Amino acid sequence: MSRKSDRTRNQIVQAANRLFYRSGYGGTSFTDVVAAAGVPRGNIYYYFRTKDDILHAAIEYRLEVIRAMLDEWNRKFADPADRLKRFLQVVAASRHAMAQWGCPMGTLNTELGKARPELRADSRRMFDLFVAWMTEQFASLGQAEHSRAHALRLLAWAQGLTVLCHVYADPELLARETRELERWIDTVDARPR
Amino acid sequence: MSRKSDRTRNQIVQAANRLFYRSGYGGTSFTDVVAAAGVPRGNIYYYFRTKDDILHAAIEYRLEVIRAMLDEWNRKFADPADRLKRFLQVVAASRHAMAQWGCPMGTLNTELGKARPELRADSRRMFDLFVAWMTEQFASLGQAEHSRAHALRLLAWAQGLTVLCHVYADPELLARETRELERWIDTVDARPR
DNA sequence: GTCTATAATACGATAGAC
DNA sequence: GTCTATCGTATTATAGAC
Repeated sequence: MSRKSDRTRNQIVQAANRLFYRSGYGGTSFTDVVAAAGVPRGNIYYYFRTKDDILHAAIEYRLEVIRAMLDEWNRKFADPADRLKRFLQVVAASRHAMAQWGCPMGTLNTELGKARPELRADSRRMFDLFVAWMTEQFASLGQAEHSRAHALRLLAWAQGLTVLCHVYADPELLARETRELERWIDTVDARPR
Repeated sequence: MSRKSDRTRNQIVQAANRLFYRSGYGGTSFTDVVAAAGVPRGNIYYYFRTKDDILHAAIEYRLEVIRAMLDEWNRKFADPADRLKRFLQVVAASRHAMAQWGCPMGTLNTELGKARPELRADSRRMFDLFVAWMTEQFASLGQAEHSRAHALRLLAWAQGLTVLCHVYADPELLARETRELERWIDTVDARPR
């Protein structure tokens, strides 16, 4: 595959990913994707055989972004409590997008769960990355036994806040409540001082 | 409007409501609705001029169901803490549906937020009912100042748990974590003993 | 009020010229 | 690899007979 091929393909995937987030998978047509990517109408079939293939590629792209982000946090912060707080701060930083379109992971899973149940396993992998990473951090906080339960709880809290932030189109709700969750991280910290 | 008219209309609304929940608004066609309601194909336009009109009627129907439910809890339980726990128990009781299709309110709002932003205000009214009712209960618990914040927090928690319950198709996650939330209700109870 | 036939449109996907 | 023309299908919605 040539270099130009690669670039065109990436343009399609990133345009599709952005549109899937803002308009939903079902709400995004091929016409929308090619218009946003700046490639000719029928040409998209050279790169992807079906619309589902584009969705799969978009999810793979998201997974790469998430992995890179978690790696960066691991490198940047030695303290697991700081790492978890970083997660909350990044959620809060994207509050305006959340208020308008909801959480990229949560809303995709919600849509696929109804429209295309067989594709849900694919979108679930994004959650798996966060659950695994958070479980490690809580284990390091001395919560070995409940590390996974704490991970699911933190992720559920964040998801619920984005849902209400979306429902009420209120970005500040997310900023306010994630600060509350940062305090919760400290109360869970069971390391000897 | 005749009695038969009324009954046919109700059949359409209830069939549509059920399908909108399970397949989504965009994933439900007129053909699906008339087949489920048992009314003839073109006849549906006698009752509803557009698909959006059916959605509106379905939301009105849900609002009635929610109002009746909250009224029943108010009548049945004198203690506001018992009322809030009842809410959590009902959420847990519907865990199998939640694991398969998510929360009826949250998933509808998520879909409309992307596909039909102008209709979101209509679906938000379901959340308004719960927020108002929970705010009253927390106020009665002696949390006058933070009653609304507590209401939003409890609703967000419940929403987040249903999202993860849906993502992992795990009904028991919801049962386990709502029990945890019942304990939280007690810690928030600030009434003099 | 009931029901059928069909219009009008948008969609995903294909064929094939260049 | 690029691009156009178009097929087949599904959709919402309408016209009009009964």
